[in-house]
Amino acid sequence: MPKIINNLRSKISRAAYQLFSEKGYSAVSMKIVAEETGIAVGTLYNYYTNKEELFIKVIEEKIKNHKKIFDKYLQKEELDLEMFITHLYDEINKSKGVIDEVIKKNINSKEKKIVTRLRSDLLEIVDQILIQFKEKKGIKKGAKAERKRGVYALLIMILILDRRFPGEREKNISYLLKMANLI
Amino acid sequence: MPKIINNLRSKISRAAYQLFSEKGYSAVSMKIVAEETGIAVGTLYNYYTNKEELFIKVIEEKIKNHKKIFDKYLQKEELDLEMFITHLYDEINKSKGVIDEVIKKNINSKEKKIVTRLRSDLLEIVDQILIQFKEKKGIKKGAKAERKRGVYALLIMILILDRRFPGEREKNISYLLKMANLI
Amino acid sequence: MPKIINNLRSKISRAAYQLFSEKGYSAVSMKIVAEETGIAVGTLYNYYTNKEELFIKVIEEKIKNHKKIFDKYLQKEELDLEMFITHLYDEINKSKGVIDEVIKKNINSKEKKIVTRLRSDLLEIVDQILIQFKEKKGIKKGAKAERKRGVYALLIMILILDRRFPGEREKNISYLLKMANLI
Amino acid sequence: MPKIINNLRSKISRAAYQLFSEKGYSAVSMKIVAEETGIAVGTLYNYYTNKEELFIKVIEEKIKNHKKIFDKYLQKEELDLEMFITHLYDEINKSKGVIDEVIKKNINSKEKKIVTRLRSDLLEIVDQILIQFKEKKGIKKGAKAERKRGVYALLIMILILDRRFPGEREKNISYLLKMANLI
DNA sequence: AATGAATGAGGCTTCATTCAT
DNA sequence: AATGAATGAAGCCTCATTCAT
Repeated sequence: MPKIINNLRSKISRAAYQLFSEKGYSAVSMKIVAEETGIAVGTLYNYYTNKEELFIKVIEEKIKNHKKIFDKYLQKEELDLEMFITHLYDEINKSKGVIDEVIKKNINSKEKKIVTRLRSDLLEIVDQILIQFKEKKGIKKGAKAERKRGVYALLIMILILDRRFPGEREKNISYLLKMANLI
Repeated sequence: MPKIINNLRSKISRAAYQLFSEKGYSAVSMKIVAEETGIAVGTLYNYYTNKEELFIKVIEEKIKNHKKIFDKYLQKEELDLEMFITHLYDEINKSKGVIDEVIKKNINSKEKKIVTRLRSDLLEIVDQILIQFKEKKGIKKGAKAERKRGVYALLIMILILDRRFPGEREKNISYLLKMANLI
Repeated sequence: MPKIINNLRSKISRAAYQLFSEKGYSAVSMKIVAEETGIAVGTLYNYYTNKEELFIKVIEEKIKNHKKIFDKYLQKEELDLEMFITHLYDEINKSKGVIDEVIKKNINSKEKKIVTRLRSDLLEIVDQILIQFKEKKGIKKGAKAERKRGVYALLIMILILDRRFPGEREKNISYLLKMANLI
Repeated sequence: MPKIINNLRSKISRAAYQLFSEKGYSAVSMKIVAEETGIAVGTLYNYYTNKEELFIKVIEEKIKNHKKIFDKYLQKEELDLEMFITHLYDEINKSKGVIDEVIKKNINSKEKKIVTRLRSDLLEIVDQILIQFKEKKGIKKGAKAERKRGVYALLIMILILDRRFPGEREKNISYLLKMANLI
């Protein structure tokens, strides 16, 4: 007794994202995703080939989203570092759980490549924003490789601090600002 | 045809630790742990109530071990920050896989408490070492809460950088030194 | 956006027959049949109650078709045994995959009866043709039951030899001729 | 609550063989095999890697068995063709259902090779017995390829006739004798 | 105390079938 | 009459755990 459901793909995506964030890849069953979405298990497979694809697509979407948001900063005249970091902090923490999984390696190599590329895109954008900021302040930019490490550390630390010290948003951001200045 | 085995508990612990480090909690089966230890699956259950307890106990031991090692720094006359960070880096990276799992939360709350306590112990010790170092240099120590955040960030970043930039130990350490100075 | 399709029933039948022949009953999904026919899955169920009925009806049609073709031999003045066997060989091998399934018994008893009847029809016709041939040659016909066995063996062997020795049509036919003479 | 079971491997094999014979590969579920054996599903997997291996091993065993039995005929002084065909008939019909599957192609290529080899072995042996028989009677043996076709036809027909005319063992055998003489 | 075969719940996935549009 | 998304039972397989030996 099928019922037509609107925007099911995005409903599934939302539920899956939520669950993966909370529990991590292997602790989430397709059954749970289906239940949380309010559909039958089989229906999931009309939208995603398998569990892994579901996971990858969920991440893909999230990171694309981040990228889009931060791209806007590159066009801005004024750039306030604190405001940017704050924004970064809030945005990234919307998807914290999923990103955990990206850091982990229990994804097979084909998917890993996709994830790696997505991550690179995101790092690149943050790097460019920070460079632009330094140029405005007249600060010399460091070596590319070192910046990369610094940006990476910054993004990861956003996730980690928010999880570990969830009630201390301001203090976390203030620490992250110091980290941003190391770059 | 049972065989008596000495120090079986520590043998299991070693094998399990190795495996959890490499593959993560859910990718390790009790069968593999038994095989790697060279015993039967049933025997595992004479030493650990279940898989989760095995995991927790393994972590417990490792962190206790770290603690012991770093405790020695507190008695030392001379304290070279770079040397300490280097040591920290190498020690922690020996158990990176396991610690990943600790960061994740797919452990139930009872066990989580234990892990939390263990982690606090480790943080505490590193904090004290850093304080001691600052005192020797005549630098004023910051607020407890802020130090805690910094130390935590430092430890996590050790794991993360080593995984992401595995061939760049020196550069990683050099970045971590800068982070340590933020504390 | 429904579209009206002419002769859909026969289009489905053709596609299904092709697929069942190639892959066998259980390896063919209703989805594939629909795709191959160029229609939606649901439409299949407007023409056939379920998968099993589709299968049965497809066979039914094929065997009827054989029957029709061989019926013509009964009216012929001249009858060359070799030519007949050759024709039989080629005709039957067009539907080999489906007939495999008929030989197997994973069909429930109701359908089995239908298939049995269809098969009997076909056997009957070949029997009559062979009798007619013998009469012309002045050879005495054997007992009904024995002829039945022989004809059955002949038909089955056509399928089997063509599959096992697919490149050896002439030699297969020559062997089958010998079998036909046993009848 | 495990209970130790003796000769479980052969018990599984027997049950599986029976079921595959009756229903064919895809209509037999691992659950049914387990139930019929009187064990849990998981236990099956302690003895066979997967369903396909179970199937292959069951066949393997049966054909090996046939081979062993017929090997004895090669040493015999006296050889009565009728007796041999009768024996062949009875032996082969013990495993009829499974052999069906060997004829079908729904096995992947790796396993198919094994099955093909096993079948060749069996054909070879029957061929040699028939040659030996002919030599004793002073009959010239035909070309290898033609004998192969004839022996294959003989074996298949044993299966087919017994299934189609199950109550007519003697008449089936008598027909098969005629087929054997064609070789 | 050690063994490892047996257990069975639970995970992923497929697919015949239904029915709102 | 046609559509195809939704359904959910059922299949294969894994693995933590138990317990007779």
